[in-house]
Amino acid sequence: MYKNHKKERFLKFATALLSEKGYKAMTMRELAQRLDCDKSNIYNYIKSKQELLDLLLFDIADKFHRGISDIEASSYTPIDKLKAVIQLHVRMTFENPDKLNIHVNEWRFLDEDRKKVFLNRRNSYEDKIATIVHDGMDNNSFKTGEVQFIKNCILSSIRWMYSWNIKEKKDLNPIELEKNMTDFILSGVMA
Amino acid sequence: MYKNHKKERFLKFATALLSEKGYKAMTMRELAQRLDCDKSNIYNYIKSKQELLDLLLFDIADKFHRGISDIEASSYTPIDKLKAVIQLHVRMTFENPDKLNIHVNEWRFLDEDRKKVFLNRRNSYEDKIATIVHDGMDNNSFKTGEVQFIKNCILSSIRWMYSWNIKEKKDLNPIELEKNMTDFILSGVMA
DNA sequence: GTCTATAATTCGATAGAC
DNA sequence: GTCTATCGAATTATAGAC
Repeated sequence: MYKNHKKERFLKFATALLSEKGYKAMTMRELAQRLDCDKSNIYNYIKSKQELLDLLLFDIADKFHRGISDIEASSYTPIDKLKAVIQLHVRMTFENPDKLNIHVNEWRFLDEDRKKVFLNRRNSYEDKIATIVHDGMDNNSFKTGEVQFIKNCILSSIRWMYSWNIKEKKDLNPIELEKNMTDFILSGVMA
Repeated sequence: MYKNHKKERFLKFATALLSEKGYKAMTMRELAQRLDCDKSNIYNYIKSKQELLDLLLFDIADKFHRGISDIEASSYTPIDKLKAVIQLHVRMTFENPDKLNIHVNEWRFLDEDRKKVFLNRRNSYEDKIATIVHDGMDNNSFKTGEVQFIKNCILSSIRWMYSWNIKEKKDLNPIELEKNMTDFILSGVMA
């Protein structure tokens, strides 16, 4: 378990640096500096910089996939399914905003083959949300409109919470954020 | 004017490539390939890669600054000011989604001094939107709530339209998009 | 696992001829 | 303005000793 502890420490620092700099600007040299070891030691934990990116990206993608699958399989109404999606994003953002930053912005640096796999999964995720929107319109709980457009509005609202510097606001707790975000998406800003 | 025509062609290709690859991954070599000239020719138009980034970023920032200043100085109600902000973003996104992608994602690669200037302007922009939200709550046209949170929700909804591949949807026109976006932000998705 | 040393590429930018 | 040629710096990754 000693090795796993070291690898977890490595992944923690790698996630933070990758989020801070972006894939291309992050260097193995700087990562080694933060780990307080030589650059060559990094290759004890990972085969290449590309493999590190791949590992982190699909780790997060898998969590989203499991989350949305559970929601899809539930007997919730469309509105409650949408609320569960919002909850999923808020909780993952609170857990680690850096991971969500990476998930949103760094996938384009994957090798061509893996990028295709990643985008297929992301499209599958978005399709499941579109289905929720569609079903909600069908049973008149959502306003009728263009499904893809509403799906994009919802995703934009929840996808970029990582950039809100949530951790710096100590008075903000995830439950309160979840409530406010749900209220915004369901009923907007107007009184 | 011949030189300006060439420089404009250069800026057009540079904007597209910078948006596609990101600052660090964009190379002067590839830009030269797309321009069908040698790498060294690029330096006829620009002093350095950093200067190119600076030029493009502050060009867009200035447009947003002028837009929000006009809205701020108007006699519109808070709701109409918010609608005008949404209109500003929709129109600029339609005009050139690549420029908005750069504006949102590439500023972190500015040199330290210029990055500070950029972030000050962006904060000033966001403060003006927060003021609109605050005034709207004051006169009971907006629901009361945490101003910064609502400001972030609004900005998330409109800031990432560049990633919706708007240009590929020929049936979508900016006026229709503006109407739908306004409806989402003002009153949400619920029936 | 840790280090030193270095190979092999790639990049931004410049010099200088035409 | 265009090109050829090239410099100097930075990068990922590996070899091999301890």
